[in-house]
Amino acid sequence: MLFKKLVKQKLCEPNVVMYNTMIKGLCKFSNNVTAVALLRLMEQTNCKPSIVTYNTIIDSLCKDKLIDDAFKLFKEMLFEKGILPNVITYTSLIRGLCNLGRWDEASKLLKEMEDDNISPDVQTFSVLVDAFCKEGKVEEAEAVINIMIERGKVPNIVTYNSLIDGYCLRGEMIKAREIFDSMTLRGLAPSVVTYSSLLNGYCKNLNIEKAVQMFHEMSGKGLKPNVVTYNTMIQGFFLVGRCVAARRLFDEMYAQGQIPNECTYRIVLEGFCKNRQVEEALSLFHLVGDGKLNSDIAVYNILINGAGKYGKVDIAKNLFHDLIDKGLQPDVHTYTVMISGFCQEGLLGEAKLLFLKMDESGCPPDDVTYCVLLQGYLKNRHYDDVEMLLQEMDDRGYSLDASTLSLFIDDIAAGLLDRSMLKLLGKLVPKELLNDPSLCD
DNA sequence: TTAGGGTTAG
Repeated sequence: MLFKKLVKQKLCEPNVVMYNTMIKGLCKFSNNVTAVALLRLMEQTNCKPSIVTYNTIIDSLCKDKLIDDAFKLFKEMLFEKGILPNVITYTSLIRGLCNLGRWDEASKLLKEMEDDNISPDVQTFSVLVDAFCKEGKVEEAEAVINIMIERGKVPNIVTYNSLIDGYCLRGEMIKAREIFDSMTLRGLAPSVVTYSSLLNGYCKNLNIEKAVQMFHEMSGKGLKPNVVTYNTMIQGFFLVGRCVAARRLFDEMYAQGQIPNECTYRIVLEGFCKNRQVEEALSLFHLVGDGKLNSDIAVYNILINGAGKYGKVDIAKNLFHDLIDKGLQPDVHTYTVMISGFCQEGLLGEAKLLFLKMDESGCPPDDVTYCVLLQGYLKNRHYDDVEMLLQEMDDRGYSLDASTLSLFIDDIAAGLLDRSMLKLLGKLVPKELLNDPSLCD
């Protein structure tokens, strides 16, 4: 690295800001290893890492879900270097914990920061609001907002955008719209993100007309729809089966200067597949040809799934071989959709072979893979391996999903299962399904 | 020079 060389030859004496800027650049591309290497380099010079240096790397680690590494650095900073954390350090760590669903630790850390006399600021509260909303816990999010107001902090546009998402997730669109309108009353102008969030809510709740209305309204307000807005809208059209409108918007993006990204591409391919237009998806896939977009395992997973679902298992198989020839690594989704395709066609032998290959390839089946294969066996009245699979699931600590369980219940009712199987089944029913009335009729 | 929001496979 040129930078390192210059430093060693003392041709350049970087100051803390220069180091921090370099580290920020590395972190932007998730190059945490090099960022830490640079931190170590700083330690050998007169220019010691500062709180900014640590915060930058800790935040990047948290974003990449490397929370344990983040805490290691946090402790090193505190106990070895004697640098005290500030509100930014705590906010990053709390967000990292929330993103992983580690709520107890997050709330412990929040308490710890208050004990250290560091008060949470608007951004800290917003992190909590966002975390609750992503789980649909809008009551809790509203409670956090009330606490922040009590403490004299003013919720900002980001806080409300999260709240809109929360209500959209719950399908409470009237409430979402109310929040949107209340922002204007508070003197906060909805941004492209705000519009896109509400638009996404309308799309997900199948109110495409309202979504289209928002799309036009934002342009009228001088806000330019960006790639995310287009992606959301395209997905919305596909969701209600309006493939032509979706495709038209996809073609229109370029004209508006919004270049489709890999996310757009996946949305379009999946949209066609889900609407039984696998040929359309495949023709776009072939049109795009070899390149970055088609070197994405997720793209193959979508197409294999689409082909497998609609009786084109040969195409699915070809795609599977194609991706391996390209040097791509099948992941647990790839195997699962391929197995599902085989099961769909009653090709249980091929399904089983592939299933067995997973552990060998270092990609063990997950709970979904087991459920897919079990469903294949049950639907084809092929009970030989069912008990063995159930036993393996129990060993691995997996449980059954609702749709697989209901197939089992049908077979129990028909008297097709023996006692030992029933006992095993009982162990694999997840707690949250035990009182599900839809499974008892 | 350090932290927050919207789209993304079974």
